[in-house]
Amino acid sequence: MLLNMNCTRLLMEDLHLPCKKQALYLLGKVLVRKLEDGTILKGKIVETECYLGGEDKASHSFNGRRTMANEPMYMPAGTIYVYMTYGMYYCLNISSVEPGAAVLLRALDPLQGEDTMRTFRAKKNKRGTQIDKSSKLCNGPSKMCIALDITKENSNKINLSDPKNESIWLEDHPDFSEEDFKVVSSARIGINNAGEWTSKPLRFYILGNESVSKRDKARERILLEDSKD
DNA sequence: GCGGAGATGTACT
DNA sequence: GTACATCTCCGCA
Repeated sequence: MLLNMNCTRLLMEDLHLPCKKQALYLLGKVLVRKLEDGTILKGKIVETECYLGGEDKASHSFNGRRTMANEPMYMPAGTIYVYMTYGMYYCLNISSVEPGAAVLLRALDPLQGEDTMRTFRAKKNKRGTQIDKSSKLCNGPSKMCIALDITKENSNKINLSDPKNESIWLEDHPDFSEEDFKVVSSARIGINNAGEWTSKPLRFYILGNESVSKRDKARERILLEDSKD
């Protein structure tokens, strides 16, 4: 069971990291969402992706592109960048120290408020289908946003470490330390025409966690063989 | 469990 | 007009 007193809110200096380091640092941390009615939703971050900007063709800020829409990628580390994709879904990113770089949160392992997450997910379904398994509530970037009611309107440009913001933040948890899990790195999901950047290992996930959206079994095998000795 | 089709809005060519 | 950092549904195994 998760006890509040064991959790500490992450501060600006905790998130003041370059993109790849931040993506790894965020694994095992807890994303907390407080709704208007006071309901608390929590989930452990189990999957992240880097979007580096500059050279990275898959990034919204490729080649220094800077628009109204991707402005949060250029804001101080820890700023939330929410954008809409496929006309229907939101994805949540967290900016890192380099201007134009951000980490996409791809999946959470639910820790608190599962029933509320189920309600949000069912509401979004055409037929109101209920999701039974908790590992299927947030196993994808847009599923995560639906389950936690994260939208561009309520979360874009908010800094996670800003103490004035009471709706969304990050926490550390002593039970989930980096030594307790192995991290698999693999190619990013849904990237197709980004040249060499299509296959770069810029996605990271916790080995063996059920809420990971897509496993890379070949990479897992290599990791396990390497760590034998 | 897996693969393909379709839904659908926005930003930028 | 086009290209999406996706998800659900449905058919088939």
